[in-house]
Amino acid sequence: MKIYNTQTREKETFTPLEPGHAKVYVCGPTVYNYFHLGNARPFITYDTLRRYLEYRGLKVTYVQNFTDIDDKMIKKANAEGITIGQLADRFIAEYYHDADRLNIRRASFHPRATESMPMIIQLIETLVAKGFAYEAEDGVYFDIQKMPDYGKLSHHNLDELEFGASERVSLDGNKRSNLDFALWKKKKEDEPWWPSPWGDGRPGWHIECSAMVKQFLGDTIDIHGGGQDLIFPHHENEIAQSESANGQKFVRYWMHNGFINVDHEKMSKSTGNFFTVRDLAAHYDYLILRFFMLSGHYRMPINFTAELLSAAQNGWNRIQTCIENLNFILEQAPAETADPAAEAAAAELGAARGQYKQAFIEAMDDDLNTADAISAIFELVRAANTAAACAGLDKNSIQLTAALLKELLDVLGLLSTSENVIPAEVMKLVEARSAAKKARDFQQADALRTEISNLGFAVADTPQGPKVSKL
RNA sequence: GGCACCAUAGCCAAGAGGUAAGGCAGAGGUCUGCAAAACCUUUAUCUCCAGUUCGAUUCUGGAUGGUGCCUCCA
Repeated sequence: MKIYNTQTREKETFTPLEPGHAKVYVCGPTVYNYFHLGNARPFITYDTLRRYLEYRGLKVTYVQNFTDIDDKMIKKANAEGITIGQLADRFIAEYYHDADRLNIRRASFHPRATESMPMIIQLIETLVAKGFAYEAEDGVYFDIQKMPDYGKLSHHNLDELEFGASERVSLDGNKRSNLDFALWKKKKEDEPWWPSPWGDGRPGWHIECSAMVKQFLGDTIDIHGGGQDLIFPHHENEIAQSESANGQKFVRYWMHNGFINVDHEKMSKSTGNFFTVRDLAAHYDYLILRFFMLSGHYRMPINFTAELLSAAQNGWNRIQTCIENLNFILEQAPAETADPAAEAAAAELGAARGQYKQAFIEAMDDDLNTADAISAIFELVRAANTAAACAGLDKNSIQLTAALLKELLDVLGLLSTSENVIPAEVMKLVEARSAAKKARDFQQADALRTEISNLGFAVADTPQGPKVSKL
C-alpha cells in the first residue's frame, strides 16, 4: 500500500517498522462539546485506514486520545460550574454515542491526557535535563533554537517562522523566542493543577500527545494522522519534543486530511459555521454522513451543503437497495442454474466479482483512494442488478455477491447493521393487497399500499412476489 | 511576507503521457394494472498562455481564480 507522507510530500510504500504490526496514533477531540462534521473527518478517515490495514492482514494498534485539559476545557467547565473531569466524562460519552453510530471502531486505547501526567512530567524533565527546555517565570518552554531542523514537517525554516510570528504576535516576556512553546504552564487562578518539579500547574497541549504516543506506542510509530491544520505547530512541536527527548525518529508516515468547508470556507468552531454530527443525524442516517465523507479523497477539501448530502443519500440508497434485492431473490433462487441464460449471467457476475474486488483493493492501496473504491462498489452493484434480473440465477452466485458487497462495505465502515424487520401487522396488509391484486381490484390494492406506507413501509411488486422495505 | 493545496460535464468526484471511471440530477426507452426498483441509450476536446514531446487534460514554467497554514482549530 502507498501512503502520502506529508513530510516527504510523496506517496511512499507503507511497511511497518515491526513486520505485520502497524502502530497508529490519531489526534482525538477536545472533549468540551459535541464534535462537528469537520472533527469527524479524521476519525472516519483513519478508522477507514485502520480497517483497511487489518483487511490486508496487519495487526493494528490504534490510539486516539481525548484532550481533556486545555484552555477551552477550563473555560467551559468554569462557565458551567463543573470540574473538567465532569465535563470530559460527559462529552466522552457523547463522542462514543456519535462515533459508534458512524461505525468508528473503538481504538485499541483512548487515553485521556490527564491520565498520562507522570509520562508528561517525565518527558519534560528529560527535555530540561538535555537542555532542550528551560524554566521561565510562568512555565517551562521548549527552546526552538536547540532544534536546528525544526520545521521539517511543515517545510518552514526558522527565519521564515520568526518573521511570520513577529508579524502577528508580540514577544511574550517569558519566552526567549516567539516560537518557543509551553511544555508546562504554572498555576493560575481558577485553573486545575497538578504537582510538578516546576511547581503546580498544567501541561501544554503539544506535550500531551508526545506523552501518550510514548506511553501507548513507544518512541517510534508508523503512522500519525490528523487534520491539516495540525501540521503546524502541533505536529511540528510533537516532533521537536519526542525526537529531542527520545533521540529516535518519531513518526515514519505523517498523514493529514483536508477540511470540510461550508460555502468554501473551513468549518470550524471559532467561525461558528459548523454542523455537529448530532444535529445532522436528525436528518440523515449516520452512515450517509460517513458515505458522503468517503466519496472524496481524504486529502481534498469537501464542500458541505444539504444538496450534496441528499445526493449522497440517493447514491447510498442504490447500494442498500441492491443488497436488499439480493437477499430478497435469494429465498426463491434455485440451487443450480438450469438454463443457459442464467449460466451466462452467473459467469459474468463471477467475473465482475473478481474484477471489482481487485479494483477496490488497487484503489485503497493507492493512498486510501476511497472515492475510487466506492466506484468499484457501484460497478459491482450494477453487475449484481443486471444478473439479478435473470430469474434463474443460482443461490450461490447471489450469496457470493452479497457477501462480497458486504465485505467491501465493511472495510469502509459502511456496513449497515440494522435489520429490516417487518411487523406482522404490515405483513397482513401486504397479503391482503396481494389478494386484492389477484382479484384485479386495483383500487383496493392501491388503498392498502397507501396504508402500508403510512406505517412506514414500501411494498414493491417483483417477479418473485411483493417485496417490503422500510421507508 | 513565507509555506502548501486546488481548478475535470448542470452538480459531486476519480484518473493515466496516447483523445476522459463512478455517483447525483436531466432526457428517451424497456419492464409494470399503476408504481417502486432495475436495466439500456444519452450529456466534457479536463481555467488560460507558453514550453518539453510524435502526442498533454495528465510533465515544466507563467497567468488568473479559489482555499488552507504561519494564532486556538480536525
